[in-house]
Amino acid sequence: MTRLNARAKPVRAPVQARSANTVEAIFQATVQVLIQLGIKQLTTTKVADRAGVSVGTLYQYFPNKEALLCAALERHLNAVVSAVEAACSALKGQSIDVMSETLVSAFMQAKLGAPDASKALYVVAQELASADVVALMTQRSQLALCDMLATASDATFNDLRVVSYMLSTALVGPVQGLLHTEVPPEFVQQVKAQLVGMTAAYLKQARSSPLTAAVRHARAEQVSLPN
Amino acid sequence: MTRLNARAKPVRAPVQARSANTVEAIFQATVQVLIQLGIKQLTTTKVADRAGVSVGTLYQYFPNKEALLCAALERHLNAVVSAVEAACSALKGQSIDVMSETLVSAFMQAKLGAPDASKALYVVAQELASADVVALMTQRSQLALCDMLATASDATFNDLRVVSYMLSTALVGPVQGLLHTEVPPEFVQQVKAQLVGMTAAYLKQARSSPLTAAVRHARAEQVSLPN
Amino acid sequence: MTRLNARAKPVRAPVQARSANTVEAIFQATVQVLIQLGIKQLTTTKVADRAGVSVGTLYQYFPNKEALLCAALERHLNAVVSAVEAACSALKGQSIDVMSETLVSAFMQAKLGAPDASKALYVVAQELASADVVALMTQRSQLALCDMLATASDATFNDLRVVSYMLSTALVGPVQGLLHTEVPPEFVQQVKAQLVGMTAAYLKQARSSPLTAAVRHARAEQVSLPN
Amino acid sequence: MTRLNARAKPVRAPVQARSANTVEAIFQATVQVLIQLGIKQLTTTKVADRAGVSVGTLYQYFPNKEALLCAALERHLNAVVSAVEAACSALKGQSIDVMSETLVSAFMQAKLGAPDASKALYVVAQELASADVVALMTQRSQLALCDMLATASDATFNDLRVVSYMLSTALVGPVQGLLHTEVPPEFVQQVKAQLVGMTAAYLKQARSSPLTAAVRHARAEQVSLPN
DNA sequence: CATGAATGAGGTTTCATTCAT
DNA sequence: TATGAATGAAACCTCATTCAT
Repeated sequence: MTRLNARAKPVRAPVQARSANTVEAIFQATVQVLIQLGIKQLTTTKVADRAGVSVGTLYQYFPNKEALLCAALERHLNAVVSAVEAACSALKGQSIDVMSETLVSAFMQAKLGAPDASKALYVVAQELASADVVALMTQRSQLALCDMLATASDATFNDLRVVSYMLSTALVGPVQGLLHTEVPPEFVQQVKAQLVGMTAAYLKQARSSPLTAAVRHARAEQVSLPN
Repeated sequence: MTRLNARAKPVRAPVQARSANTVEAIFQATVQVLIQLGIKQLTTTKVADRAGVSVGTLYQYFPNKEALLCAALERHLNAVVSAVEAACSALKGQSIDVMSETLVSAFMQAKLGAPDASKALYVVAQELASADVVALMTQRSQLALCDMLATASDATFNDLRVVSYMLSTALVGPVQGLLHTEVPPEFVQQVKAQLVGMTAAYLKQARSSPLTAAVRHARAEQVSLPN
Repeated sequence: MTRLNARAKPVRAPVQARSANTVEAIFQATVQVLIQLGIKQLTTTKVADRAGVSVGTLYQYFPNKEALLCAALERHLNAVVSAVEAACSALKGQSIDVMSETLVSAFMQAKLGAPDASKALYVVAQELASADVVALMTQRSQLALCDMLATASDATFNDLRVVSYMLSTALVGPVQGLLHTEVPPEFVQQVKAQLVGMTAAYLKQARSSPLTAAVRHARAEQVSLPN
Repeated sequence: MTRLNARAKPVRAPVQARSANTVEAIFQATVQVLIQLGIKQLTTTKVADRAGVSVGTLYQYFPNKEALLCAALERHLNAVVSAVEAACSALKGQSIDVMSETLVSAFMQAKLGAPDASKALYVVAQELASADVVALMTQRSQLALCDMLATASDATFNDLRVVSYMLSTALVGPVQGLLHTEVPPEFVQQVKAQLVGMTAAYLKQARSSPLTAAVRHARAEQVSLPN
């Protein structure tokens, strides 16, 4: 919610070798503190301590707390988005069903691979919602989805923008929801199956030329709508 | 992210009429400050000022800042959830298509009716994610969905819990996404249509006795897949 | 040297009675700390401590350190400038000699009355040189001098602006110099005498038509000096 | 205002040619940073950056920040004082009028030649007021003035110390004042003329035996004033 | 009940200085 | 000698909360 978009990646370029280590340690410490204490109790001092460096060092690489969080978020989002991009790229030319299955798998694996981090950084994403990072990542995801969907072997879409928007936003909720309460593993599997089903079902009904399908559907409507 | 769940509704019961006004003013002020400044810059003093009362007065109705935010969030969520509950209640016995259409309508109207408040309070919800309020509201929504889906005229579901979980979580993302960037009204309409379609498509493929449906579906697949 | 001109008098208006006391205490503490430790070692905490209040209280009346110093400086300068204004006002219609004598007296008394404060705040004035306070005070002094000089009984001046500029700036150095090194009282008296002499001599040679004026002056001297 | 007088010239003697360049670069960088950012924002790192060296190098030539500023100030003051000394030396045996004219010229030229530096370093001088540098420079100026005044062709002075003190302190204000506000060139010329006039007038009235001298002078005035 | 002045712990950030490379 | 990463004390400032009026 911060108004001024954090000047994104102000990570002072590490000239010497040890710098890289330091930056890496700070990143990990940030996520750890975020997980253990939450964003409200995260302080730059705590992060520095956890990273085994002094506050001063932290500030040599990140101009301020917001930039630190922004960079940490970016790193995390980048991992998730990259996974999505990779999946999309590999899925070109496949059918809707294959796409749905693989995409959901990749997405869930990426998010649930480090569930604590995902959970903790989601809050950061909300606070930095107006920041460029989030917008950019969202764009990248939707672009990848567009590119993939355009090549679907069994469908063409009128407005890819809307469809990719739907997909990228609708998948988040169900997966994110799994992070907030202790759920049994089988519930996770059920959700995954439902997500694949939902994705496939949505994409099929969103195809542009649902020719015969549309006709049958229309008839079905006439029958079912007597109210 | 704060660990200690704010003892939920510590709002001293407004015994007098004047008190009711004061509390109301404080609630509105909270949302306004949240919208204008964001959660990071929201202070109890600013809220009190905006509400036209002194900090002391604010603390007479809310034991601490977290309780204030919690109550404000609860109020907002309650409106949305109530709209969903009402819709669900009215939709009992209807078909999947009607349910989808009306449910999405009700949900979007509730969320987009006060977009700024929705956006601002969403961040609060994240920060208080572990708090009871959010969990309770989620439960209420899913319960209402369960009750409604159980009466669908054209479907029965094996695991209503999973389906209602899917619905309640999947709808949020696409609608929330509309709040973060300036989007043209027609995009909102497109998203709504897609959301209706997605909901209906999902529910249809999720019904337990895909008897006739499954058959028709299978045929459709055979026809549509060769391309 | 600070670029952004301190938003001068942001002293939150004291609504209650005790506020006035608090502000007064803070002002005095500021000067005391300034005298004892100098500007480099002056911290808001030290000032608050010395004033017997908490830092928070200090910041309720002054938005930041610069504003505090600015206000303290203004207060001091105002005393000096007011003394000059009063003297100028009382001296209207007098001769150059009388003006010189009285003006220098008033100025020195004002500055040397609280020598430590004068010395300490002079440094502040330098650091805030670009701020409005200093400029305004300078203007007030020169304006008062202009008004006075315009009424001199034994002189008229072509460019009052330049003359008043000269006077107001030239007097400062010799008096300020007395503050920096331990000087014997008789040296102070000598400087005062010299300053009176210099002022009178300067004004006489600066008058526009020293011809007839000089004659009248000479006569006037003979008459007025017997005392 | 710092109590501990910076151990004056701790500038490691630049034994090699390279060193001399480095020190020179650091000096210039100091003044530049001072001009652009002011003393409050001057940091050793910024100075080093500007000088094109590392902080470590800076600290090899100056034991600490104060010594750096002290040395920079000394350098600047030395230029001004040297100009005054040279002028005084060359003016021996001259008349008051010639002395006034030339002295003021030399002083103004020295100060206004690099107005930004003069302005910026003046603040430094204030902060280091108690340091030896400033005192020494002041002494040198006054000594030079004493030596010169003692040889005036048309005057003798009772207390040269007081007179030279007056001159050296009174000239600063009017010239310094020109640095703080944007003034038109003609105002500078006016001030210069007034300063010459003031100096001459002061010195004349400060002569010990103004008896015969005054008479001669009066005559000269009558002759020279017809314009 | 309302007020708002006071509190002070604690968070963010800076920067002079050091020292291993 | 030069470098620049690292240090950490200390400064500035905020704000949730209390309590005398």
